[in-house]
Amino acid sequence: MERTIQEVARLAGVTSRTLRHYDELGLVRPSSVGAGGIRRYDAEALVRLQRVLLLRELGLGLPAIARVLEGRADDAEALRAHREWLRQEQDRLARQLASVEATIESLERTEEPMAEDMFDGFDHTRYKDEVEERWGKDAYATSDAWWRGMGDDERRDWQARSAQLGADWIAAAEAGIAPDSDEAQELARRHVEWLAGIPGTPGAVKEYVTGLGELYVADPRFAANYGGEQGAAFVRDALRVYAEAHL
Amino acid sequence: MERTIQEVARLAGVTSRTLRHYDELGLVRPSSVGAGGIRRYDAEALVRLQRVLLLRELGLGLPAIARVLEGRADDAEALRAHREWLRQEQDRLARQLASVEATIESLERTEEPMAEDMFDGFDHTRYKDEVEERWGKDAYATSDAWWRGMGDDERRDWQARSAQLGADWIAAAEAGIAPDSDEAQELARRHVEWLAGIPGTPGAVKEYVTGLGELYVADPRFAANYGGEQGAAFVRDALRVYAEAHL
DNA sequence: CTAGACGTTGACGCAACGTCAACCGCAAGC
DNA sequence: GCTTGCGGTTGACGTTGCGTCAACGTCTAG
Repeated sequence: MERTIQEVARLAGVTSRTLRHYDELGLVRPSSVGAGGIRRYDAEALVRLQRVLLLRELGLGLPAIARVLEGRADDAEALRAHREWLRQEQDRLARQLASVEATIESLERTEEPMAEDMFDGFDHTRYKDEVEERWGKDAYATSDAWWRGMGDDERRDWQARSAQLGADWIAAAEAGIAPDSDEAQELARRHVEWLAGIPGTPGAVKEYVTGLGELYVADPRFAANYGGEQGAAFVRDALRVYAEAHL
Repeated sequence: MERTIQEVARLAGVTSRTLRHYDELGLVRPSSVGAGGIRRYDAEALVRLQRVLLLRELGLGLPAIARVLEGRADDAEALRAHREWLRQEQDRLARQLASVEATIESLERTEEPMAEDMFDGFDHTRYKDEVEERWGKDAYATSDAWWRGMGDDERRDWQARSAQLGADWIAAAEAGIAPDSDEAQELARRHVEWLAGIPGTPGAVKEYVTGLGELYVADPRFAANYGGEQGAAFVRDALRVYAEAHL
């Protein structure tokens, strides 16, 4: 009562290629092999295949399945571990989806008031006078030229990225995490990276970064970008820790 | 004002390997290349890198990012498509998680009453007399020996799979889908596969499968397994359609 | 005897890099 | 002048689970 590889494939709803793959991995071996290497499967092999497919449908990896089949792992245990996996993946996806939606909205929102809000989210280029006073006329001119040289898409992406950075800062501040926590420091790193992408800025220079942090707190126009004075203070603290450690 | 590959990597929070990879793909090329192929990146390249990282954080694939950067695709459009992706993935994960949890519960529940419920979910081997009468003494003996020859783990997996098949049938019947729909036919395929894994059964034989369907409806003991008479009727209809088409 | 259906064993491809391996260039210390 | 060490380079393989050729054997029906 043995079946050919095609019969088994049809029954199990997989391709013969998959069965050969499982044979190769030792997951499901044919009960016997005939002339020319022809594989034949009996009912026992089918049951083994069903165990594999059950676990595979649940999302377990083939190595994990192999461990269960070899008796080197408990199936309930493997599934509990896998459940954790799934939950974390679910969280990750939820966060990513929220980010994507925020970004789409941000992209669509900034389409119209392009002229007015051109410098929105720019920090130091947003206010020409302040910039010139603090970093020199040259810096402002460089940044401005760079900005004007951008295409529309680039500009929109840049704004989306800036908006997202601000949103992430606010979220982190509201979550009540510490400015020296890994999460906040990762945000600081992104902030510095973001600054470094603006020509005319000193970039990743310790004094510039820490000074900017103070500016955020002192000036409500900047602070608004980072969730008010509270949020701006959080940004300042995180940036200071980061600058001390890495710049 | 150009930076080395390591500086850029540190600023952007990626490895230099990633930057070389992006160069190779044409995603982010260095602004200039010095002696010995040394890559140097200017602010413009950094901005381009930031666009890539923004989209990558949102989960877009590198080819999709490339299309956006080349202006061959709209970024908002790409993100909307990606949002659909994410939603479907979320659904898939939710379903898988529910399945895993049901299976874990099933595995844990059947641990104790192993002796009594040994034949639970077995359909035709559950009731010795009926089986012998319908399919002959030989069939019962074969199935019984096969079952007794199983290890505990295999038995539990088998039961979990059986229970899940029943649960999926009930869910499908309650969802109100048609017996000849793709979804129901896939269940029928699984059912036949499941039957084929039991030695002593005729297996994937048209008359056996359709006859079994009638039995499910006629006998409340079986019907209970498939959500009562209503559910059993659904199973019967789906099995009949499948048998006609494929057996 | 041959065509055709089905079987076999490699081997490449995919996504996004991580991780060697083997080599080169440059600066500092002996 | 030579070694050591850091940082740069270009391949090339490994990862997950098969899909998809390619090239070739085997079995059966006409």
